Amino acid sequence: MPRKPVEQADGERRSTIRDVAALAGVSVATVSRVLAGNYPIAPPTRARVLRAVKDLDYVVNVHARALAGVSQKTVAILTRDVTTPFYAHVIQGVEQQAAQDGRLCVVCTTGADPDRELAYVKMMREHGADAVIIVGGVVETLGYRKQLAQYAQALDSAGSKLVLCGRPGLGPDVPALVAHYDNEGGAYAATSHVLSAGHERVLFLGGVEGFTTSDPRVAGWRRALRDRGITPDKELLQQGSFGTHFGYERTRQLLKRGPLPATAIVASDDGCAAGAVRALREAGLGIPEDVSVVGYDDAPMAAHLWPPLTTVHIPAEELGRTAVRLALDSRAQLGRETILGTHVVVRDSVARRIDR
Amino acid sequence: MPRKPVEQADGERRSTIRDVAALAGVSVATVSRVLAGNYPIAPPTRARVLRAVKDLDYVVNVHARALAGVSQKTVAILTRDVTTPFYAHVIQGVEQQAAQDGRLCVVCTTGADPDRELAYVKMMREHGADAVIIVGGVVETLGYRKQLAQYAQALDSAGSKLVLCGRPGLGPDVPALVAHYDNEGGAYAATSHVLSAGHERVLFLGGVEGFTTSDPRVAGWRRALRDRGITPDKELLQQGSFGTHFGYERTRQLLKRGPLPATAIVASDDGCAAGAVRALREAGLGIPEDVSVVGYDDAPMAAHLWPPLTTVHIPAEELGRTAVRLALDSRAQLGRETILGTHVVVRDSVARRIDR
DNA sequence: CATGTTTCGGTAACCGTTTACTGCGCTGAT
DNA sequence: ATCAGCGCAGTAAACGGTTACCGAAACATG
Repeated sequence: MPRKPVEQADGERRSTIRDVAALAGVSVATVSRVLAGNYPIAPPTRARVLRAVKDLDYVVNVHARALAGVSQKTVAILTRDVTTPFYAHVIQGVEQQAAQDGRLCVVCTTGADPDRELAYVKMMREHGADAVIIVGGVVETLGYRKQLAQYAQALDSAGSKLVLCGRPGLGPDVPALVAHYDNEGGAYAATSHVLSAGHERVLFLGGVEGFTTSDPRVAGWRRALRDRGITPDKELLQQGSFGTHFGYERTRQLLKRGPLPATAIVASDDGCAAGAVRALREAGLGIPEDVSVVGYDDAPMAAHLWPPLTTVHIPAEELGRTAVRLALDSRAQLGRETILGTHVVVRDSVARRIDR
Repeated sequence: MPRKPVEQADGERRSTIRDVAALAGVSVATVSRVLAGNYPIAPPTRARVLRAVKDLDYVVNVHARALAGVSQKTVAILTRDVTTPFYAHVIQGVEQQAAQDGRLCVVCTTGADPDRELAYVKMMREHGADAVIIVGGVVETLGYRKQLAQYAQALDSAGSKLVLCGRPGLGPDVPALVAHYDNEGGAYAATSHVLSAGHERVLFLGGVEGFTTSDPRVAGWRRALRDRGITPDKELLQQGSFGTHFGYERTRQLLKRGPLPATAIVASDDGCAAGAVRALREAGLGIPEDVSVVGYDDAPMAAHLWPPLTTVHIPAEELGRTAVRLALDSRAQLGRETILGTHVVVRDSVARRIDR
């Protein structure tokens, strides 16, 4: 006599489909069918079942249901963190689209730690999630690409989809979906915007070399300059990191060395731009009278900076929604990239440069 | 002969514990025990099993595991949205603490819609989540309190915990945990801070009457004034909404009617403060020379405003972490409130008032 | 050598659903 | 009266694990 029924210590055992069946005087099959609503049931029977369900406050057990073959309906999103506005917006999009499709959204923060990422991918395989979405930039080493390819394989063979979101894909032989945005184009447009305002010395501030998010931005900046016949001097490319801290410190250093070698700054991100603005202002420079600044991301704070920051809008929420749609669309092509547009949102941090 | 084994159309069937057992030449019990690691297994046997697991790329099926009685390990967090910085930080805290305890974190956004909230609570019951955390302020009608009490009952009898986070509890007879912060105290401290700087006419801007988050703030402002023997005039309490839009518009209205009836503003939230700052500046007023402003929340943007905004810090991430700890701590008292401290973070938006 | 103790591993019931197949009672046609 | 057909509802296998209980072999002891 194996396995004696375990006594539920705290609280009464939650009621099962069998309890409902007993109370309603029908079989479990009937209860299941009433609840699923995909099978003809005589109205009086249906009513009795529904009544019993209500009386017992019955809810199905999703685990049992999943085990019996009804797929689980979960999407997972892995990001470095959730407080960075860009991630928060992507998560929001994912959650909303997932909810619309009746799915639960589990969020996993990795802190950019590959081990935690790996652990989460494994957990999601155990859960049989129908999609796992990995968001955000990284410096993509060969080892990491291999890692991703492995995830893709593993998830694919388990019937789950891997979606790479806000980062480039891995080529057609890796079974992953890709939802990306026009990163290079955004930087090109932003740079063109300040060039059109008459600036000629435009500095690119921030980002780290090799990073999947900043490299295309640098490329866009470079292309915009070249298109106007301007050579992107080495001293005009100031990389190192993202965020306010870097923007502030690097700008201060630059200022300490002498007058700024540029009349405008294109920043790798809004935080970086905010840091630069602060440093410039502390040095007595006016924005945008003396120096024009444009950011990237269109984080909510950008609009509240003083002056309100001209920046590049990334459709983050839409990106999240797209990722889920892609995962759930059986016609979606593995290996192809879906690319969303970006655009410059003009506010007050860029001024027309009259003289040269 | 009921139910013929369903043919897996796409991809090979994922391997089960039985496959592993067969390959390793042992019984399923042995495999399970090796994986659980809670039972003595002879090293050679263990090695064979592990080898088979690796070869087949086996992962357990959590649904089967859950069904067999091992609890599911999930916490859910319900918020209005995820992009509001306060919520994002709470979510972050929840996720981190949950991860530390080996739990998955599912986030559900309700858009402040009671129906969606209800639906999510039901879903989480189906999942057997070990905790559901509801975060954020509301105007708490009687009906809604009743609703919450029902959730609490339902979840409790299913063995899950309900945690109310960043909002007051429902009294000792409702089986819910409460993780809150010292809302009134924060407002009291903020108001005291500007009073100590010599201001006497201090306006409270923002919030909506009856809201669980703003009411205590108004109360704190009122108490601080009274403690200094100042009567909180009616015209000094300007409520209506939260956020930049309200802050901006209401301040403009006030300014249009004549000189501001105060030399300092305590805002219901940082967004509101930012809006007020903008309106004041547009009217030619200097911050803090002409008007001092303090916010509430300590959102990341507060530090980047110009001038950097003095505000009240809410330990949002810690709040999330506390909520999870409370839920998982069997000794936690239902009905008792755990209250985290708030404090004023002094930046540059409050100036000493010399003359009177 | 007989017997008591461990140590390790197998057997099979059970968790709560879903659903293929079967069967019962009626109705209406022949 | 007989029987095909239909509308409903029941039976029970299967999903993939966990674990209580049992038993065999290995070892220690008298």
